[in-house]
Amino acid sequence: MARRGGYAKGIAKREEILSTALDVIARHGYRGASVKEIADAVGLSQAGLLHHFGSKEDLFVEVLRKRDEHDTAVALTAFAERGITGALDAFVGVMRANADVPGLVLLYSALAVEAADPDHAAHAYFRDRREIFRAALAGGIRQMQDDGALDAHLDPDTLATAIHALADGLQVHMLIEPGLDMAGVIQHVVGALRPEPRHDEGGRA
Amino acid sequence: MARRGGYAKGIAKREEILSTALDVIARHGYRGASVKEIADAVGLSQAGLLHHFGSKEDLFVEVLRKRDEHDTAVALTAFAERGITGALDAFVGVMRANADVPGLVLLYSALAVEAADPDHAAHAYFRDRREIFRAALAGGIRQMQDDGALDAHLDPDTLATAIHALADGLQVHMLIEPGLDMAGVIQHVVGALRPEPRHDEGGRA
DNA sequence: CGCGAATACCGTACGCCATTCGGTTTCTGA
DNA sequence: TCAGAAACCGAATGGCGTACGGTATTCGCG
Repeated sequence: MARRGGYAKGIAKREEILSTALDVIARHGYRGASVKEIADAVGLSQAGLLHHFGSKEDLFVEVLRKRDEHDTAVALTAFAERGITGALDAFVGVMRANADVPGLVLLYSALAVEAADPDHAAHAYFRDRREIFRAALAGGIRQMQDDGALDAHLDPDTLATAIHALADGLQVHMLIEPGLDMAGVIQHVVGALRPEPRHDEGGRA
Repeated sequence: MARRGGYAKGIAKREEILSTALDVIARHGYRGASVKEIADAVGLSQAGLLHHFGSKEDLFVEVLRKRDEHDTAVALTAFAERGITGALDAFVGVMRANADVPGLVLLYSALAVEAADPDHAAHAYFRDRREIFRAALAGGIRQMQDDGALDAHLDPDTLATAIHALADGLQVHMLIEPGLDMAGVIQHVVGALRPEPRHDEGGRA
């Protein structure tokens, strides 16, 4: 487990480790991002690194958790300022932004799969996150249906599940086809689910 | 590389290894499916196992490749017998069937992510497969649009990309939520993309 | 200011992993 | 039937994540 409390030096080092880990993943791939490699990059021994985060898994989960905090803050602000449509735009915008952070998509996808193991540190993270995200998404869908911005025949829960899965699936595919315009694909599909007058927004693979 | 040629004994052993590997993954998880574990399960030493498949990665890719052969055969037969709608049904049916093979979804998802590394044995497999699958899917979509079974405003390539990503994303999510009805979700979404008279098929998460 | 407990960090060692190598046994078609 | 190919093994190698015991540094509190 990550050590609690912390001197100024430790807190700073922890931050440095979190961002350096992403760099190392981006440069060496997920397989090449060993504890030794990350430790070298921040100028620590392996044991020194593991002092800050109890395990490699914990470190990686922490990277995602921190990114989540930032992302949800962005989405909530957009919702407060521009309502549900703003939140949807923010969601797509966040995806677009995260896609440009090298290593992040790779880390997210890798952990999402490893988290299948109930003993994995990321298991609880993904389970909880999935539930929260889907509930929020389903709520937004319902609201858009009330506003007439989305086909009323659709089941909000099923559609929320689908959109979340679509987003995660696109990230996996992006690993093999880096040019993939994830946000564009999502916009195209969501745009197709409007009730009558189809907007026809772009987005090619 | 997998040894070529082969005596009867070797061919039989190879088949046994392929199916046993899935069992071990199902029982011990992807992490627990070490070469030693699989070798023990088939009654071989680690070196003995690696004699049949040059590496662990090669072995796993072979499992997927074999499953693909079966699946595409099913889809092609359905297409020949019942046209494009039959092929779509077959696709959903194959997903449903594979979801019931313990270990298969796990192996597929894990390799899909590992394949991000260009040096990984599965990289070429997923790259090629992705291209073939999307082209076939886009062709089917175009045909369904001509038949009036699908909204004509949709871009076939983008939609094909989306459906493929949706299918893969659902598999990842299924690892954490085993009860997830992947096929149902896909049917619901595709059903929603019909032109005018919405069918409203079920499918809850 | 200075003391001592908490924190930061390191060297070493352990067990597991995939893979390699050189060797022995078993198979089979010519 | 017999040579060469294939099947298989034991042991060794290098890399991995991590546990442990120890030392050096930090900094709130008296």
